[in-house]
Amino acid sequence: MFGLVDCNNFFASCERVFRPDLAHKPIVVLSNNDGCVIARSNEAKALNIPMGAPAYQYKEVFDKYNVTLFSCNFALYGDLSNRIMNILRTHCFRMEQYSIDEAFLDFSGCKIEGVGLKIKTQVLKWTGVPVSVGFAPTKTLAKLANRIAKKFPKETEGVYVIDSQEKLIKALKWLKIEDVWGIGRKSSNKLRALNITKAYDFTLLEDNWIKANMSVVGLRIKQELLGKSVLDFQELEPRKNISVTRTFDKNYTKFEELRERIANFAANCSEKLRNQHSCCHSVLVFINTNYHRKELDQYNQSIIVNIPFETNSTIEIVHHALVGLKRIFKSGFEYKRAGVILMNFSPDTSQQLSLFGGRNIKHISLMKTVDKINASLGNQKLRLGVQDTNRIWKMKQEKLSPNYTTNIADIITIKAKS
DNA sequence: TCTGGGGTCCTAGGACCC
DNA sequence: TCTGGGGTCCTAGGACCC
Repeated sequence: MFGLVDCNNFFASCERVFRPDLAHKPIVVLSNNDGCVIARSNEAKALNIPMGAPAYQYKEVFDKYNVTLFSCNFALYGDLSNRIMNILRTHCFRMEQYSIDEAFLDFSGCKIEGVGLKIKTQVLKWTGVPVSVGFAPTKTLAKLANRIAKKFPKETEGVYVIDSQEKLIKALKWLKIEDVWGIGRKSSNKLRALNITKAYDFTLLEDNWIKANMSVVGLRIKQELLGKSVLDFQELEPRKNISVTRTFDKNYTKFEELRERIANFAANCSEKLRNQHSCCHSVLVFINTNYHRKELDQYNQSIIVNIPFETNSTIEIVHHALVGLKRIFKSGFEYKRAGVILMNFSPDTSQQLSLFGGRNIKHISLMKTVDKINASLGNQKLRLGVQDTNRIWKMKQEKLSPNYTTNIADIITIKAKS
């Protein structure tokens, strides 16, 4: 049996942990620069505020129904996520953290009676975050069971098990095709055109058709839906790409402005890269104008710069990112978005020597020291001069909540009455 | 005025090898 | 008129996830 534990409306629930006055009230969490809606409480969903909605288009709804807005606070969500994952780990002998707010738990050969409710109760009591639990013989069905638990909290108490043929058929006939894990918009549109509207209909399709139209990915989904497990637990492996990309709060026109941002993105990437003990061989830089503003001149360009050696030095990676930026930058455009992606990784223990001069070995210890100092004195205390020493930009975060659990200054004060 | 960010996997086709 | 057969590796783009 696979278990899937998934937090309900995770970001919104995190904000509510320290704001009990907001229980049963509509909450919305916004993306960077307070741009889009990225999480909603059930009450906000009931107001038909869609996922990804631009905040400015829903201002009236927010005002009218007294929706509480939050700027995204990833320090808070990350910390609560860690706490929840630590709890989940104690309930099974193997676990795969699938995202910031959900995990697959291995219950093969175990009794699961009462386990779901126990997990749910404990996580809520210890962290304040509500979760739903699904059990089933495959990962895809565990996702489905979880969805049922979430959709019918009263009937299921937030826990649902698919453990019989009757329950399986019933669930498959209930699940809409576009809600099947692994079937996205493109495929579900195609399937709906053929009058395949439920997961059950999909399981009746011929393998040949699925293979031709949806490749082996589609075939796997069919197997999984029928109860044959083909997706196993995945080991935690280092990332194969690391990126930092941003939409800006305003347009940039000058090379120097973009240089500062790109240098910063590349530096942040490098730090993440060292964190997972990798080196990279290539860095991709892209710059975009605002595609929502069709009346403006558009220019979108990216470039991959291959570094002739492998490195995780901020100095070397920033240098090559800026070489790339210089090549693709064109003046006369208003830039709204840009980013840096590191690719082509190898472990930082191996050393491929270069025929024509390799990485600067001195940087290895230098970066170690920089990381150490930044870890103790706060992020980005030590930076390159080309980074934003003057900080020309500021992220719009008007509704940012305190870092209740990660900053000693933000711990809440409780007044007790006798 | 305003419009998110960070990932993975698969496939087809090109370029190359003997 | 007619033009082999069996491989590998790499990349761009598509589709999907949270």
